[in-house]
Amino acid sequence: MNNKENQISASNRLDKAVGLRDKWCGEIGVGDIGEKVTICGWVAKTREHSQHLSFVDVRDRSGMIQCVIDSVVDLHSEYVVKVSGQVTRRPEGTENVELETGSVELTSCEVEVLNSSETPPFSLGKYSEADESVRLRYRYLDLRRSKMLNNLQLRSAINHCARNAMVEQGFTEVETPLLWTPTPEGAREFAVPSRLQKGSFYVLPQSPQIAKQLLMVAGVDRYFQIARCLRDEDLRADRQFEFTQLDIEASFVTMHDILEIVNHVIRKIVMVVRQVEHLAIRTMTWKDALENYGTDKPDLRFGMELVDLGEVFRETQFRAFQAEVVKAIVVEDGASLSRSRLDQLVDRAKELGALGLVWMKIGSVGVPGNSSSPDHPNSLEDIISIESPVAKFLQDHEKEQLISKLGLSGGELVLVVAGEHRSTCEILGQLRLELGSRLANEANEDALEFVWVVDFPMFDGTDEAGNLQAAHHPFTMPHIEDLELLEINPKAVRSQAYDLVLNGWELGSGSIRIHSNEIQSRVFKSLGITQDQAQERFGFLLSAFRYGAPPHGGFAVGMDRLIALLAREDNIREVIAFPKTQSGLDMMTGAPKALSKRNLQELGLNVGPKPN
RNA sequence: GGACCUGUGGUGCAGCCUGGAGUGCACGCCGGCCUGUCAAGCCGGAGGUCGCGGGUUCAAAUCCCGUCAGGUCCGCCA
Repeated sequence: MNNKENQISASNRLDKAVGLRDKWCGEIGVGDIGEKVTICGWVAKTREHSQHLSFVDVRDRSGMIQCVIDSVVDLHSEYVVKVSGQVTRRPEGTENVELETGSVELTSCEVEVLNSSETPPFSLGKYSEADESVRLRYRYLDLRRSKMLNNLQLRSAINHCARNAMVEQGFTEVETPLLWTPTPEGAREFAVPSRLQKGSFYVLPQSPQIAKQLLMVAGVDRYFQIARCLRDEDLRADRQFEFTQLDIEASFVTMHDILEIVNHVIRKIVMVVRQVEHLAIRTMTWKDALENYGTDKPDLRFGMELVDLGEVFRETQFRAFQAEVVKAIVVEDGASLSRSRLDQLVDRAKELGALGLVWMKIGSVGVPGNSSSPDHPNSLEDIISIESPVAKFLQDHEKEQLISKLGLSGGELVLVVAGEHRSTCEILGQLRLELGSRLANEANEDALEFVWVVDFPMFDGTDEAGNLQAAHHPFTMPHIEDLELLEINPKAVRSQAYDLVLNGWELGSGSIRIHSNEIQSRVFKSLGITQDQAQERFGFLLSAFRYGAPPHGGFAVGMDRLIALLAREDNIREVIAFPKTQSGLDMMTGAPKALSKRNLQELGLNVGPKPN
């Protein structure tokens, strides 16, 4: 992983006085030649040549410097040392271009061992990769690796940048409670037993959503917070129990304003960590995203868009294509895929819920009237050759239209799925990702394709009781022009909700909120929430809204994901100091753990036997 | 709740399909040699409950069942 550009320089700070030392290891260069300097750090590597010559690499968070020792040394990996020595240009031919400080070294060294170290359980060098569970058990050592320290420094720089960008835009940072009240919608919450009110619980907030809306009622007008959010849901590569959001809410704004506010922050961050001057941030509707990419979080680093073949097969005799929609993706040069790979793709499509997957290998595509064989002028086989299990069911004109609609020139693989609209798009979208991820990485590993997805549907699916569910959350404002559909055709109502997507990762979401009690009641009604239920669940919010709630809306940026992508990591654990495993365990501390009887008693808890 | 992959000296792996002595590689560690290395080199050495439990078998790292742990994904994440 190339972290060079992400490395936040340790210089440019006010703290030139750095305690026991007067230089950072990684910042010693030719400009210091002749100086006598003192550094502190860990022994990264010793190379003992003889009793008269040893090389000791000393590392701190800024980098590494080679120290030349011309006597016997008793230094081992990860010993903590203070070294005073003369910065010297390395002898001709011994420079190390791999090392930032590779043209100099410290000579005439005086070494003080500040602390010894046991042999670490795994090597902290850049060429070794320990299993993640071992790394997590010894996280304090794992974090000592330069890649991880760089990630932490990158994270700090991004947070700093985000804070500045928000303050610049007139936002006030407000902290909100971690001990909050249950809000029965949404993610599963972590409960915290109350000692003073035995039998009652606080919950940890899944986000500061309601608190920030109350701040708008209060007149804060522009709020932000780098907030910890907690959700007791299953973990993933891009999901931890606790994660960090740049949480934003503003009053008297439109969706457009919110997008611009967030764009400003994103552009600042990308400018600082990637030196990108004019970052393009696109916008597309949810409908277009689904239609063309089969997902609400499109990865725009590569094409391979979904193509509608409805017109081509409008009157087809082929049963499987007599469906609500017929869509396809084209895999360039995919005609060379093996039969077993194609079978895998078919299986994968079925796994994703498709009735089937039709593949077509496109052979030659000639030009009509250009036949080289005068005996068989322009027979279709001369012009187009399609190898497919279903080729015999397709009419000639269907094949011709297919070729022109998809712009085929030969050598491609076409994958066709037919069925119900939404699922067909999503299945092809998934196949597109799986077949295209290689393209995405090859294209440009530094690519940052930000896109706003807007005009989400207001409702999405139903709960067990058959009630509609809010796609975003129940305080999301419907599109004004769709308001009248709320009672007639709720599924067609678009909301003023929007997601920010980066390279196919959902970076966050937001919406304009409902500030009118009248509209809120109608939305609750659509969701099957009665007045009484609403009062019970969100009573304090509804009360607040009776005292002059301003129009408002907001957004939250998932910082872990943003930082991971900017650090070129495909896992957010790599940018979190102390993450948990997929089963929610902390390998280092052993948490979660049983509490003592006394603790439990104090909390008024009665824990039954461990379930099997 | 479900699917798949993984678990072998301190670390990373091979061995497993097709059962036959803990058999191998690399790194690290310990000792020795070595005056310009930098993932140093050379020589020697130590280090193992093959995750755990059960089963099949004359015999299990290897086959079967269960279980624990790690990972990826589906469900879940308003």
